[in-house]
Amino acid sequence: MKKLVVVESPTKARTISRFLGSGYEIMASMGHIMDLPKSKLGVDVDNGFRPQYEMMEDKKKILSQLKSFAKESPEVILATDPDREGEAIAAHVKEIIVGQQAKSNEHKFQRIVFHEITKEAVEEALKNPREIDENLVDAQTARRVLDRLVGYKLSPILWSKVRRGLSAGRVQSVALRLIVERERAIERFKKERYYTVHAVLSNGSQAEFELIEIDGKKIEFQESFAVYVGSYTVTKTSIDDETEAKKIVEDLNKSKFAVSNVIKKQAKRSPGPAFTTSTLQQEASRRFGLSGKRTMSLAQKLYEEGYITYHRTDSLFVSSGAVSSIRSYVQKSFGKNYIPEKPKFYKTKSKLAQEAHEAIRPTKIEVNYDKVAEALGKDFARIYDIIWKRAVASQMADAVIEQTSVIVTSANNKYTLKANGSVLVFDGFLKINQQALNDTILPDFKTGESLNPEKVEAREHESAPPPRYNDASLIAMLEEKGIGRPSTYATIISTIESRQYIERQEGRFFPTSVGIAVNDFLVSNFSTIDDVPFTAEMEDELDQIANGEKKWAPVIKDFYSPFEKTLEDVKQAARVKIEVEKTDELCPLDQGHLVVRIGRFGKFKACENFPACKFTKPFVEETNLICPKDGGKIILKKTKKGRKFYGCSNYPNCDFASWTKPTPEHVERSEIPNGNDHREKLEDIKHPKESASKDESSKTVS
DNA sequence: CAGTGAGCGAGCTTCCGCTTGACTT
Repeated sequence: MKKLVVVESPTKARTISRFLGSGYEIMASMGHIMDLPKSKLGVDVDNGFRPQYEMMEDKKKILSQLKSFAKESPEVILATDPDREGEAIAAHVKEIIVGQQAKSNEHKFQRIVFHEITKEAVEEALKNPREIDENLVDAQTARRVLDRLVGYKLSPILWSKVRRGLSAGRVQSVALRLIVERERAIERFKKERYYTVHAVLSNGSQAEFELIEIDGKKIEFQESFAVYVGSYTVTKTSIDDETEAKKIVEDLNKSKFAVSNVIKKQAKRSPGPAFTTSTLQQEASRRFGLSGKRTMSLAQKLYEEGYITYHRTDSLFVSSGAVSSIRSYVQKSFGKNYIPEKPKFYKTKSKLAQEAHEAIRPTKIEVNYDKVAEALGKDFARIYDIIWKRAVASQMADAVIEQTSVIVTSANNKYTLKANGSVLVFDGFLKINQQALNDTILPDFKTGESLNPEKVEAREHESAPPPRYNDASLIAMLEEKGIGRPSTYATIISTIESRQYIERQEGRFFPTSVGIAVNDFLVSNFSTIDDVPFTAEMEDELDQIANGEKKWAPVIKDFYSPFEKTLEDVKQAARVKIEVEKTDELCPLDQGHLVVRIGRFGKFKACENFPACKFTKPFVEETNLICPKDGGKIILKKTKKGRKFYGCSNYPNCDFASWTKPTPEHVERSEIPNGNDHREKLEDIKHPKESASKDESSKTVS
């Protein structure tokens, strides 16, 4: 007669069973168990939006096991995650079990919640059971119904106005909009040329200085302009003319200089918190070029094998037990100086975070890269390694940097130049980051000392447009704006990719002609839904439902009435045209030009005279690589399941195939630099406040 | 390994969020 405990994940079930002993049977629901029907709306719009929940097909087996066990159990303890979705799962589990039993049995249900999976936390939770929070369940119902209404009402309009099989939704359509709007911002952007001036000055010892002021006026300035979400800042200098730049170089070459000021100050650098799903995906994308999907599947395995805590989380919290084991590890390995006096606590900025789990951290701090590499291989080990380093660093001391600025002025007082140096005084958390900061050491210049020019040059730059999104920056933006959840970031991108709305090139997202057509249609007709603030407003209302301040059905009604009206109006609208790209190739049947169209299976070439001429041929994506086996051309191909791989154009005569891009030795032309420089950079996850500084590629004007 | 687009109008596509499997040229 064991008590039944229901959790969501089987790994959690296994862990908890170790804590609770033989009086309990722990079972996993494997996530949601009830949902709206797939093949119809499933919401009774005319009767208070009653949802028609049914058991999920793939959960029936689990549910029958749950039911039969519950029948024998004296008590059912609902220990699903402590958030909106978890509360709904608990309610659904109860509903299904009660369904077959006498109502008098209701009293045997208890709801417990815990925020960390430790023996103490679970035991404490068991001492404080409560009832199911119906308001919280209602908030989940509202969320589910709203998403269903938006998705299942908008998508069919796209089928009739654009093409079959397309989709729209509260989350995916905003993600698409971000990408399309970014492309438009890039199109609008006017590149501007500007110059910086650099001088190597010397009095025996030398350093490179940069011109910062002319006649007491700063030459560097910033220009901001609004983009779809937030603003974009470009840093330029006031020197925008080559003749002017040359004149300055000439002046400086002839001038003498004196040190007018030496400024020293100490700066601290603090570690970032342990990873959340979002920051892990961002870092893996930046460092290794991995997609969110790939990162999550590697993390899933690490989690199942017990190496890391749960990987779908928005929490920065680390259990006190883990904090103290990190601290003693740091003390043992690096010494007392490397642990801060008090443990560091990190708070989530976003109000939208639901904090049902811990941050992502290693479960055993002694387990290192090598151990994981040995057990699971290098792909897993490098993900584990960044998780380990972030978690350990998060509890280490700040780094201390001494920064030195030397200011010099030309003899005629017209020009002011500056050199910056920095020396790492104490490495702190940077100790475990192998890409530590490089010291820039300046000679010991003294105020009043005079210096002579050795080499003066102007460097030409071009202001850079905002970058296209990649996995990292899109996920960062979605998370910041509360669009989507940790369990869905990777699938959001997969969805808009598989609908052919966007295309990946060198890891960056480009909207396709279909994506642009769908986006513009949605924006012009449903801009209130298809916009970033919609989700934030929805979350506010869901909070009010959860607090009991509002009832869920009227909230949905307030949204649905105007939405329904718009839907009716839009049905009158004309079909949407998709732009086609004309090629130079001619149709073998009627000599018409071939155009590139996007169909359900991606791009294909078709005669421009369709429907009169029905000629089509596949679109082959070529690369500039050559096959290492037989020297043929490498082309991008797709598997049955749609996954891309690199293959030889001489297939089947040559069987070369690779999931990853063949190595640079086989590259015919040199690689496009764009988009690769972000990968191996050190440093912490930044928020998506875009800012472009001077272009890194620069050439010299003498 | 075919097939994709338009309309014809059979029957079908589609959402978000929670969780793991099964499977790969």
